[in-house]
Amino acid sequence: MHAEGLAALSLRELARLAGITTPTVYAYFESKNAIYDAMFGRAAEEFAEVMTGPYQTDDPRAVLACGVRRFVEFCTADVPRYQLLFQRTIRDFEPSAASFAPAVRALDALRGRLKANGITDPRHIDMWTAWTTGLVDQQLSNDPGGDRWSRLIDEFVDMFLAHCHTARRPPRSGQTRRRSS
Amino acid sequence: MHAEGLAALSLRELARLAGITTPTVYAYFESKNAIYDAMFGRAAEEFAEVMTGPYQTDDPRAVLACGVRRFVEFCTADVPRYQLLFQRTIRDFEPSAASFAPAVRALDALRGRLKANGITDPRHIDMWTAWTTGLVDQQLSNDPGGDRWSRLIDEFVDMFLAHCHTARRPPRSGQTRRRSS
DNA sequence: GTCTATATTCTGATAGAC
DNA sequence: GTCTATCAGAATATAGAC
Repeated sequence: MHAEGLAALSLRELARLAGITTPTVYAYFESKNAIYDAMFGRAAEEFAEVMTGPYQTDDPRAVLACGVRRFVEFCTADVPRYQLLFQRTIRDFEPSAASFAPAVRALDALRGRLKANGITDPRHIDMWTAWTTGLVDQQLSNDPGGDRWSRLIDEFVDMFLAHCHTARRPPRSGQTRRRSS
Repeated sequence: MHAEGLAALSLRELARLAGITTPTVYAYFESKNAIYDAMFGRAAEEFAEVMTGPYQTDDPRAVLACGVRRFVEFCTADVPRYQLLFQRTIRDFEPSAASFAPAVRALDALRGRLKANGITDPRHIDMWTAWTTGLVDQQLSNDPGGDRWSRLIDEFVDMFLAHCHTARRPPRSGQTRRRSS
């Protein structure tokens, strides 16, 4: 799959690589999508494990930057895994709730890292995720294997935190600002 | 393709929709990838046309924000077109140089819009494109058809310009003009 | 340009013996 | 669990008549 892409997985080839024959595959999985689901579940576990692991520092800003590094490294380390997990490139495949669960854990952890930096506004969380996913996209399509992204991260984190902190209004009673839930 | 995705295009179905038979398709295109290439070329033309069209204002900042709006609208208006143009989701297909040319025009136009705002640092251009592509990604996967992204654009443009202008070293004569809006 | 007919090769999936 | 054998259908593409 690394060479041919995620959609190039055929049961024949999978069986050949496993040293078995095609029908034997059906002794382990009931359909091709069941295989994708198992792969999705494993990838989601790996993702949650990477993103929620200990961060070696107490500085919230450094944790945030480290999280981006882990995210980009995780995605670029295994492109088919990234496509399966985030790009939904397989037709007629939807991950089961069980396989999807770890991804929710990882998202909660992200919200925690942002909250530790005083960021709870959904708009700001949207801006954050838009940038980090775009960073991966750009990295994969423009410079696979390179590390140009690494130097952008600290600069973006600084810019982002400075913006959020200056935009944050001093707490007042009777806040009339409209918010999007 | 809107219903089934870009990769679901089969020559049988295409011929059926065109009211002809499969071999007749080969009177017009020499292979399936030639069809993709023609689609890519047309999509790239549309893209360049949208992005380089007149902007109704002279304010560089407003032009920049308008460019993002056009980009997101263009991508979300036709998802298969977006996949073909930017996601490279078709195996064994590479656009020809001729089909790709208009996309280069559009990228040059982006660089012009950024330059009008004093932004020429490649790092900052990378940060910009990472965010805009991430915005589209997020929009398509989380909230297709919605307009949540629209409210993020002005905030991001403000944040981005403020950052780039403060990070910029004063050019030779100490002219450190800062815009406020 | 358009057709009928077909070649070739792939796909996911199953029947049934052992 | 594993196999041989096979199904039913999809895919892109071509031959050759008109």
